[in-house]
Amino acid sequence: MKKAKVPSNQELRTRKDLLAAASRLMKQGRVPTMDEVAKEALVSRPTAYRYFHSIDALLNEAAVDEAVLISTQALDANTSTDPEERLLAAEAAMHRSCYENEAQLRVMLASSVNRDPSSKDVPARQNRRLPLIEAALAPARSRFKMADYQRLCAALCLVLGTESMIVFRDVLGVDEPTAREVKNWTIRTLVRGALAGTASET
Amino acid sequence: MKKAKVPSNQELRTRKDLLAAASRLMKQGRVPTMDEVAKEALVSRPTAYRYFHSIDALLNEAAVDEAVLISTQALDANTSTDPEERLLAAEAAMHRSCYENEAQLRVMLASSVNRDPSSKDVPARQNRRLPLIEAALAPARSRFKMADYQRLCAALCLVLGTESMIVFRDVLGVDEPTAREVKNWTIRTLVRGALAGTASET
DNA sequence: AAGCATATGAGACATGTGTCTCATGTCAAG
DNA sequence: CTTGACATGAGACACATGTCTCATATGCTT
Repeated sequence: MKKAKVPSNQELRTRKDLLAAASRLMKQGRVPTMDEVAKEALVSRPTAYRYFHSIDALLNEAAVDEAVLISTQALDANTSTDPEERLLAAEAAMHRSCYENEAQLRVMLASSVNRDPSSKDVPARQNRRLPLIEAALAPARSRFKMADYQRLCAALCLVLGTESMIVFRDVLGVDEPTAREVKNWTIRTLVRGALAGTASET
Repeated sequence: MKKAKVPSNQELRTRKDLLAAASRLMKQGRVPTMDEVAKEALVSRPTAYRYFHSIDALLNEAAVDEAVLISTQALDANTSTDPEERLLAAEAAMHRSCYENEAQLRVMLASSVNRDPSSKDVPARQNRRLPLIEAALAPARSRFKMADYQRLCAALCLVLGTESMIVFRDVLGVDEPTAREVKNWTIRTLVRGALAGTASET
């Protein structure tokens, strides 16, 4: 049993201030110091560390905090039931969000990637894309066989997130429109393949 | 014109010793300090910094140094001309290489991801996968239309490298066999889609 | 209003990074 | 053998991270 320790209003405010300060500083493109964030939040450095065990944890959470919203909004507005169309809408939203917050997402990715297996505070990697994908696929859910559906979701996760941006930029060095075009083609091809359900034989 | 500064034998030896020391320490799973690497290489810390502008640059290069080889070997041994079969062989080699050197590759990815746009030393991200993919596709090259071929190559780059491992592990939390299965399905589906060449219309 | 729990600040500490200076060593050519 | 170029080592520096201790101040309860 864990002691349920309810955070006081003051604590919530301080936490929020730190995240806001970090976001504000990250928007300037740089990667702020814990000192800088604390100062920006009108808080002392030890206090900042009381709320976030590491600068990475703070920046990580701030980045996520920034880039949340989007997502399912794009789907709520979309009344189609065609999985391709809905996925492309989701991809468009995700794509925008990724490229607009590239600096923050890079920080987050870097800090989550090199964690020791003996990690602790950083709250694991959270997953915005799978719910998004599932929401996009929901109206057509019954058209897929179970195994095909799960494979498709996993495969789409390779295409939809921050990592694909990294590959396009750092590995392939291609520009944004090209990246979008490749992602769209990939999404369409995978959906059609999963609907056909024929590619699972060796 | 750059002054061509030929490195002396001594310099080459020192550089090699540093990389070897870094590899040795990284093999123990931890992420070594510049001090540790220097000590392991029987060299002073300032000297280590004379060869690598940052600890990341050193670890990065050491990791790459480690995980090279593989690749096209897997294809040389494969006499098939079927693009699917050849790609699956390439994927198998790449997959093994990635998961065996996971710790080093994570370090490399982290250091290459959070570089400032104003970066310098880290020699950009090098690309092992595209040549591999092109080698796998070579015998069937003429069966693809140009645009389809390029899209396919880019899409496969999303599936084949370190980043997919990160997604499978950190985002989806799936085990290695599942990851392989998803990747194989994805590869097959994309190749068939590219051969059919029908998915590019909206 | 008084009192107590606790969130905070001030400041020091240990460690790692990256840079600098200056002295010493080593190697090769004269 | 001697000289000079150059790779190296010793040590200090400025700065960032993350953790302490201890004193203060804030906020909530009686």
